Amino acid sequence: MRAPDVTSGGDPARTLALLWREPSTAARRGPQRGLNLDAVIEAATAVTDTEGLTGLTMRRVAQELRVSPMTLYTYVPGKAELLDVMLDAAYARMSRTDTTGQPWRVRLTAVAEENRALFTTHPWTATVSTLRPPLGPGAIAKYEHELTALDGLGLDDVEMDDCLTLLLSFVQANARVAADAHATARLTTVTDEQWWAAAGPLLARVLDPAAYPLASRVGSAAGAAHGSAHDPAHAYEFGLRRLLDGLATLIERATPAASGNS
Amino acid sequence: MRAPDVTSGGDPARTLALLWREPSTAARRGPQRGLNLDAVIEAATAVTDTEGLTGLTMRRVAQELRVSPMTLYTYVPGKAELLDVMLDAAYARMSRTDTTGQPWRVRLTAVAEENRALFTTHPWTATVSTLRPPLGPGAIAKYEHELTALDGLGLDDVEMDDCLTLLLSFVQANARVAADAHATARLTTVTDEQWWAAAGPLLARVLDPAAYPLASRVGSAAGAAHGSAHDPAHAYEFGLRRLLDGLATLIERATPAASGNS
DNA sequence: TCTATACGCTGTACAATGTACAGCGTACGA
DNA sequence: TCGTACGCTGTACATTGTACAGCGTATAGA
Repeated sequence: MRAPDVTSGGDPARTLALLWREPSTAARRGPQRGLNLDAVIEAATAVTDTEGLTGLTMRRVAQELRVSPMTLYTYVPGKAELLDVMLDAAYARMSRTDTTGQPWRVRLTAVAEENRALFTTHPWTATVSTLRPPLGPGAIAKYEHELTALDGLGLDDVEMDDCLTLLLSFVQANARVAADAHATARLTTVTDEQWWAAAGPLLARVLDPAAYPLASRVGSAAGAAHGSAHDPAHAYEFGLRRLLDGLATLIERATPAASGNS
Repeated sequence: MRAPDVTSGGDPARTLALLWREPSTAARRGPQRGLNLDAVIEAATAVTDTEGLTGLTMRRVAQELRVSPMTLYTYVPGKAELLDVMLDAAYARMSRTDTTGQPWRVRLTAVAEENRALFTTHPWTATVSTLRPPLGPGAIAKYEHELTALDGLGLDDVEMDDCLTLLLSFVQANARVAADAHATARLTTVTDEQWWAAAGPLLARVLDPAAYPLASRVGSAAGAAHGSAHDPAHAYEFGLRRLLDGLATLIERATPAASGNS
């Protein structure tokens, strides 16, 4: 199969059974199982945390569990489904701050921070597609928790989903850049700073500042402000502030009373 | 090399020479070249447009050009560099609307639309990392053009870059979802609607609405509103409006006079 | 004009990946 | 007690990027 960075092209029923740990119907015959799904998830997650998504191979996980590669297929239908359950497990383990009664900005900031923490702990979660999210207990609990931060603000159901989608999409896009930086550094041994340090002078030789005045001025100003050309931490602070300002006009129209609404 | 979806781990000098079409220094000896870089770029882009990033293989491009796979390496150092020049060429071909004198919201909306058009024409451009952008003529011209939309609004250089980064990051994140949907459909033959149609009832069986009241209510409301669980077009409209609202508080603080500043 | 050399192009080869398949042995239901 | 379902494994294959060496060509220098 190609490009299994996305939920199974396989049977949704099989995947859901896996996610919700539905016990197999028939009585077990044959040898005892030497492992269980959670052990596989744990090993795979450990590998991917330290070696990145490209380091996640069936052979590598099997080696970690001191088992032959094909053994994994008794616990999981394939690599795509393994990623599904890994992701749901990561969601399940996220910390969920209770911000009831606090102003909505505080509540949404907490949601953003919780996801940011996820992407920091497990950088690979930022780079997998969430087009077809793993519909397991972890993802559902996460969704429920995050929706409560948007509850009681006078938004209708669709708007609640819209706001949450926008917020999470921002945090993920931001984290993806950081994750890419990590992955690239691991694969090429040339760090981002080194790359820009090498490319900068070369670019200056071919780039005519008269032809591209704004690009050269703003580009070098931005490059000087943060160390590199892109500073994810700065972009996060800036973006989150703008985004909350943007949501404010929607939320405070829905609840004219309060910028400090609970 | 693994994961070459990102700019060359190779020599930045070589890549820049390629991007700016620097002529080789020495006099050419030996047979005439049967192709040129632009022909390779064109063929590779055509393949990737129709078959996705996973369809972009050196063998496939070579076949398109009626040439043996290894021949490509006379025109390009490797696949990563090929992607670089493909991306820069796509940037170079983007349409750039002149919106001088128009209100800033119109100008920024035009920038967003131009990028959206790029991601529609070449979906793969939405899924490659822009951590280390191809520093070629296309990318520079694009950057210069987009900065002019933010010029004269009273923002300092770093703020201009911040705003542009945020806007482009939003449009790309949105397009990436659509691109993923396309790619997934091509690889699995089960469309998004079919997948949700299969997963929905199965999920209803394991999901307790009492335990997750908001998730089930809002989830089904959102699912009903758009056809699927995620509607990129709707998310784009919603997100862009919020984002511009968010930038407004920054821009109109910088230029207190005008919400219709030129 | 002759010739050596740089260069375009190609076939072969290798390592890495996911996983299909068949065989071997085990422990439980009958 | 015995047959069978199932856990586990080794082998094998298709697909990828690309290193390497060989072959032939057209030009620079004689």
